[in-house]
Order: sequence, then structure tokens, then C-alpha cells
Amino acid sequence: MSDAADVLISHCRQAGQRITAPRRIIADVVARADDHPDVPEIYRRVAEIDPGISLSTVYRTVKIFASTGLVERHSFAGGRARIEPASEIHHDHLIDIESGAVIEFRSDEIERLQALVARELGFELTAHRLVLYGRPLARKARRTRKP
Amino acid sequence: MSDAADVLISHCRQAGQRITAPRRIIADVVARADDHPDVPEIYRRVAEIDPGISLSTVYRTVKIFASTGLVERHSFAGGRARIEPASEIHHDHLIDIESGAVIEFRSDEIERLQALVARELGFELTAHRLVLYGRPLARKARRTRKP
DNA sequence: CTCATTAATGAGAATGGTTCGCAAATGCAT
DNA sequence: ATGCATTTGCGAACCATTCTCATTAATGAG
Ligand SMILES: [Mn+2]
Ligand SMILES: [Mn+2]
Ligand SMILES: [Zn+2]
Ligand SMILES: [Zn+2]
Repeated sequence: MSDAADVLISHCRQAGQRITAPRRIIADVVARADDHPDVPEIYRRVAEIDPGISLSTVYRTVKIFASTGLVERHSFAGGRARIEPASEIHHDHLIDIESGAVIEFRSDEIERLQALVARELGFELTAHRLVLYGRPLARKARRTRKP
Repeated sequence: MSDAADVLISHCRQAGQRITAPRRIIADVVARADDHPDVPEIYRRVAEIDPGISLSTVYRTVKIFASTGLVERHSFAGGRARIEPASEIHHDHLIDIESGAVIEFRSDEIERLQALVARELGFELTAHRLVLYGRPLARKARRTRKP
């Protein structure tokens, strides 16, 4: 019962929706996820707490949370959507193409330029999607080597 | 039989693949597309030329062209992939959220910053995906109004 | 040009992620 | 506690894309 999960739950109530056991558990699992899990993975974590909750319910609930803006869905690869609890501060992602790891970053410069580019094209920027793909640089001075 | 289609076809031959009627037609349709059509749309255009060509073949052929780097597949919305012939100069896209129109743009500044950000995170940038979503600005001085 | 080889095609089935439909279960205002 | 509307679990349906496989057709040798 993390605080972030409470936010999800209170938004549920405010939207006239019922607070159910599945929703509490899913909210909790999503709120404490820091690794951009996909829905089946959330389902696995939820099942550890209550094996009776169905995959359908996880999909439905994540969708509801996403529609209230409390959860974000990213489509990094072509496959399944990756989920993360919405954070105060916006960020974009870099994918390590070797490990698949998701690294978060934030570039005010890029954000500013995006808005600028859109304006020059005659548009008001309403959203954007930026994903970088990269290969880890070989560091010259590794300090994990053995002496 | 556009010149761009010829490039696609010659690459086919070079890769030891056969030049077939379907491939010629699909290459031609893709090469002259300037609107980022999805595969079913390409299929429709192909069918106008030869109604016997199957959707499977269009999917297969587009995939082959994409693997040789001559065609690019974008996933703008969550739905189906949008196709475009690869161009010499890289560009990114802005989606008009009102009309769905795809506008191309290029920002050397953003490109540069992306590589910089990746490097700072310890990665060599190998690819990226940038899509802007915007609403058309209301122009103060419309010259399309009636006098 | 003809033939044999082998890749490509068309039709439809299969796939994988996600959503739907519905009967049964449950939350919540009274 | 009671009744009713919302949710749930289950399986079927969906949609874009890929796969299977028997048939067709491109290619290169002769
Ligand atoms: Mn993130
Ligand atoms: Mn384009
Ligand atoms: Zn951003
Ligand atoms: Zn770019």
C-alpha cells in the first residue's frame, strides 16, 4: 500500500469508480514498478499477491489508470506495451540495444527545440515521443577489472 | 516504372532474389508513395494494377525491402505500421492530431543533441525515434477567407 | 528454347497482444 | 442487510502481421 498507489485509488474513487481488491493490488504493483514492465509482467507480480486476478482485469485496470493520466504506456519495441507510473517530471527513454535495459533521461534543450520546430511548422506541440537506441560505450578505464 | 523502383528491383537482384511481377509492382507503388501509407493501403494501390497480388505478398515484399534498408517502417499510432521509401536525408515526423496528416521535418540541432545525450549516458547512439504531435495554430492572417 | 531447380506466390490458418461479451461476483449507497 | 450498478473471470473475438504449404513461375544450364 504505497503512497503512489493511494493516489491511483483516490483517483478511482473521484471518477466514480469502485475500489476493488484487484484494483488495489494492481495499483500497488504498478506504483512500485521502476522498470517499465509490460502488462503480462504486471500480471505475474499481481498473481504473486492474489493468483485469482485475471489478465483481463490487469489489462482493463492499467487502461483505466492510463486514461486518467496516472500511468503511461510506451511502445518501445514493436511488441507489447511497457508501463510506468506517471511521474511529475517528464522524461524520455534510451534503450540499451544489447541488454534491452531502459534508461531514463531528460533534456530541456531537446524539449525546447521540439516545441520550436513544431511552432515553425505551424503547430502547437501537444505531445511527443522520443526514444533513443544505443550501444554501451567501451570504457577505457574500467575499474571493475582484476588487479 | 519509376527510377526509385528500379533501385529496389536492382537490390533484389543483387541479393540473389528473383524479380517477379508482384515485386515490380509493389516496388513501384512504394517508391512513388509520398504519404506514408500502411500495408493494406499499399495493397489497395497494388490491386488497382494487378488484383491478383495477395496481401501476404505485399507484407512479405515490404518486409524484404525494409530489411535491405530501402524502405522504412514507422509505428506512429499504436495500430498498423506506416511505410515510406527510404530517403537520402534523414527526417523525423510531426503528426497533425486533427487531420492525421504526417509532416516531415529535420532538425540538425535535435539530432546533434540526441547523440550528445546518449554519449553522456555512456552509449553510442545507433538509432532513434522522434515523433511530434501537434495541433495546427490558428493563423491571424488567413488569406483563404472570402473578401 | 526447354527443362529442372528452386524460390515466390496465394489462400488461408496461425500467432501474439489486447479487447470484448456475458454470467457470476462484489462494492457501495441506502 | 438489500438492491442495483459496476467489476470480474473466463473464453471468444479482434487485428495486424507472419507462417504453412501446395501451386506457380523465374532463372540458369544445356
Ligand atoms: Mn520512464
Ligand atoms: Mn517520412
Ligand atoms: Zn520528452
Ligand atoms: Zn531524427
